[in-house]
Order: sequence, then structure tokens, then C-alpha cells
Amino acid sequence: MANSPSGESVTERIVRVLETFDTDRTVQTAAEIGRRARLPSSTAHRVIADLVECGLLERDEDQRVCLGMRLWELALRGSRALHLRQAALPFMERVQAHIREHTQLAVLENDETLFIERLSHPNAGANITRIAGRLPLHASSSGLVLLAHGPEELGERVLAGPLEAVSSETVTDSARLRRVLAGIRRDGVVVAPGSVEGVSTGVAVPVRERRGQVIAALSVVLPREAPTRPAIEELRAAASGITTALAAQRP
Amino acid sequence: MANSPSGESVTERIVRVLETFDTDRTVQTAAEIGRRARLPSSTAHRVIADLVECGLLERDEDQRVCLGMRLWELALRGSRALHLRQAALPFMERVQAHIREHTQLAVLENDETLFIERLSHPNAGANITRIAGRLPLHASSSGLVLLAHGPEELGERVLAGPLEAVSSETVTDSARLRRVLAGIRRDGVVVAPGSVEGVSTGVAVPVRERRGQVIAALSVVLPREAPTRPAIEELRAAASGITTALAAQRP
DNA sequence: AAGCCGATTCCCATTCAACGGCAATCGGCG
DNA sequence: CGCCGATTGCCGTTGAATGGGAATCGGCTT
Repeated sequence: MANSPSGESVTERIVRVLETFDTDRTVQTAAEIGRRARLPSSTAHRVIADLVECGLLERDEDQRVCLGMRLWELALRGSRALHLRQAALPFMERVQAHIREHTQLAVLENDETLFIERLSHPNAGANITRIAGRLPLHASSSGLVLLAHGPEELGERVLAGPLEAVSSETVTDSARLRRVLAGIRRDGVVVAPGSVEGVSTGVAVPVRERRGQVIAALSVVLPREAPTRPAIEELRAAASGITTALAAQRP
Repeated sequence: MANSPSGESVTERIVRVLETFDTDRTVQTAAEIGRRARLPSSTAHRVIADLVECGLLERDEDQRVCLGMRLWELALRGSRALHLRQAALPFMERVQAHIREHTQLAVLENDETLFIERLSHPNAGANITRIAGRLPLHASSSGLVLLAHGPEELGERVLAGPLEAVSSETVTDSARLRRVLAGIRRDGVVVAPGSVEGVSTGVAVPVRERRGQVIAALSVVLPREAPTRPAIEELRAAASGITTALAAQRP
């Protein structure tokens, strides 16, 4: 599938165009998109016009381009992320009401941690995670949980690959990482101080669906020296609540 | 743009494929998608394989197809819907804490009401709205607000077109609708009893951005005979809070 | 005003990816 | 074992997509 001399399918190109948008690039000119997606100018303009026609992109008053509401709609209705989020939200709110820092829900996607929901208290500390944002599996507490319960080949792949440090305290030694993962499987929780940001500690637990398989990670980000015991209790209660909620809505 | 005898572009087809998924159709077989998207079998299989390759769709253990996390990610990061939702969520939670029914946030999209967030109390009454779901503009309270503050041609179009009844009490008379819209512009709020479901009342207010333009509607759904005064106060406070929050995050 | 530069639009000859009909194969079920 | 639907594979045809290039637009500087 590739109708171009460069050997790319239309679908690939659409994805590349959509990839040029992110949190800090909400609106772009057509030429800018073309450059960032590495498309010849005339092609970029044509593809973009096509996407606008279908509603996946929209033009603002001044012909600049942004992601369309239609894309948002198509991606969400029927997505597992939305199902999961809806089941999890009430429990996340309960955690948030007690812990009052940051509460996140993350899934495994393409060997990375993908965050699908986040609640933050107005006065909470630092936290670089964003909804629809990613972090390496070995760095974030959520990622460690997902990694510990993920498929075996995934573990091998990550342990073999280069373990880049996100902060100065990220676990980058594969032997040590192996021990951390074993600990998570044993304790059902991970406490990761400073692995993403020096000033904070991540605490994460697995979220299982009915059959026991881990489908997500629930985590909180606390100030570095805050007590973790209460957070662990809250997270465990919430995770099991989510499991029940998921089972209930799909009999 | 249309590489097929049937005169459809690849983009159109991708959208048609994505459209076949919704809340009650999370996973489908390739053949099913093909039928619902009106694509020749071999074409459907090819297009789907292509989309899976790019991560927009995913196959589960048993080769059935569902929307991919990658699609969710691409659609959300950088979307205005997410920005708006993030700004609105804390205020929606405050409303929800006091009113304890359903609290929704909606935008105008392609002449319909598109709901982008919803919080519901466990014991709350009926409510057919769903995140990423749609309702006609003239039926839901949110839609009435969006219609009242939308572009003039939109109003004319809707008033001219057939006004289908969602419930037995939906306003379908264009003269009466015109009066309702004028009332909304005058009062800054609408109370719509029974227009979506006989047992409930929708209450909605406009959400404005800094420059005063209405970009969304904030609403609650109450049991039919509940008092509306407290809800109106809460909604107004929340709407103005959202406006300030939006202004703050984008200086 | 004139000139510049980037973005956008328009044009068009080339070509190969996409198309879809058809047939073979797989796989579950009675 | 035979039926039926889903899936995969094959292949000749064809016109949509491509992208280079030129023209036009529009804002900004000199």
C-alpha cells in the first residue's frame, strides 16, 4: 500500500499529519504540518484539504489547521480507553479526595506508558504526566507496574534495550530493574521515589479486569517525603473497585 | 480524490470504517465492518489491515478488530476538546458535589450537540447523554444554549429544517423555539423540562471564552420536579470559573 | 511604492498503488 | 462430513494520487 514514489500509504501519511499535533501545537499552518510530516508542499496541502473535508481536521477563521471535533468523537466513542476511564473515574475521585495530589490512570501502549486520565489538586506539586502523554515504562511508577505484569517478551525487550534516565534517579541498571519488577509482582505495589522527578514519589498499583489480567495502572504522585502508607491503601481499594465496576458493566 | 470506481477517497473510507464503532460496538469482525461501511469485502480487509498496521485499529487475541489506543492518543493530545475539558473539570466537580445528579459539558459540532464530558452521581436518575454522544440542538438544554448563541445562519437552518421530537415534550414548533432562544439570550440560562426525557429537566448555561464568545454549554439533568434555582446558581458560578481558567492557561 | 519571502493555489504528465472480482482456504457448527 | 461465513490470496485494469513547477496571494520590510 503506497501510492507514492516515496513508498508511503495514504494511511501512514494521515497518521504522520496527525502526529504533528500535540499539547503545545494545537494549531498549525498547512506548510508547517507539511514540513513536520516530511511531505512535499503540494502533497501536504492536498492531504490536509482532504482531511478537512472529512472533518478530521478543521480550519480556524484564519485558514490555520487544528484537530477536528469529529476526530475526537470517532476516536472516543467505542474506545476501550473511554470504557476504562468511565469505570475508573469515580474511584479516582475518591482517591483524589483523600490524597489531594495527583491521581493517574495509565495503560501499556507500544512499549510505553500512556496516561489516559489524570486528576490534580490545585495546590499539588510537580507532575509532568499529561493525559494522552507518554513516559518510558521503566521510569514512571505506573510503567513499572505495567511492565511487571506485561508479557514476558516485553520485559526482555525492555531489559535488553537501553534504559534511558528520565531523572538522575531513574532505575537504569537492568539487574536492579529486574529486582524492582519482582518486588512489584510480590507486593502488588511499587513506590518509586524520584524516578521521574527528583522532588516527587510515584506510587502505583495494578488494575485488573475480572479474569485477573492487568489492564492498567493506577498511581498517585506525592511530594518526595510524604508518607506513602495512606496512598497505598487508597490505591488498592480503588483498583479493586474498578475491577468490580468493569465486571458489572459487562456481564 | 477518489481512487475507486465508486468515487471515494481513502480518507472517506477510513472515516466510514471508524464510524462503524460506537459505545455498543466496541469490537467487530472485519467482514462486519466492511458491511456496515459499505465496502467490498476484499477492500474492507485490505483497508483494515492497513489501519491496524498504523495502529489506528487493533486486533484482539481472536483477530477481531477494535479502535486502537494510538487513535485515541492522536485524537486527544492537541485537541481543543481536551483543553476545554481540563479547564472545566474542577468546576464540574464542584457542581457535581452540590447537585449530585448529572453534570455535562457540550459543544456545537456539525449542527448537533456533542457531549465532551459527563459526571454522574451513582444514585442519579435517567440520562441518555454519553461522552462523545450527540443530540439534536433543539432538544437538549445544552443544545438550546449553543443554538441561541451560535451563528445566525445556523439558527435559520435549524428553524427551517424539520424539528424532530426526541420526547413528547420536545419543542418542535419553530415559533415557540424562536421564543425559547430569545429567552436564553435574555436570561443566560435555559430550563428545559422533559424535552429529552419526560422524567427529567435539563438546565444549561453558556460557557464563554475570554472574548465573550460562547464555546460550550454546561448543563445538569435533574429529576423532573426538583428545584432548579440552586442548579442555576451553581452552573453560573462554574461557567464563569471556566472562563477565567481558560484565560489563565493561555495568556 | 516597490520588493521580498513564505504560504497557498493551480496545473498537468506520469505511474504505480489501489481496486475489486474471483477463487481458494480456513474454521466453527450441526 | 458438509455447510456457510470469514478470511486470505491472486491479478489485470485503471485512474487517483503524486509532486514538480509556476502563478498568485498577502504580510512585512526597506
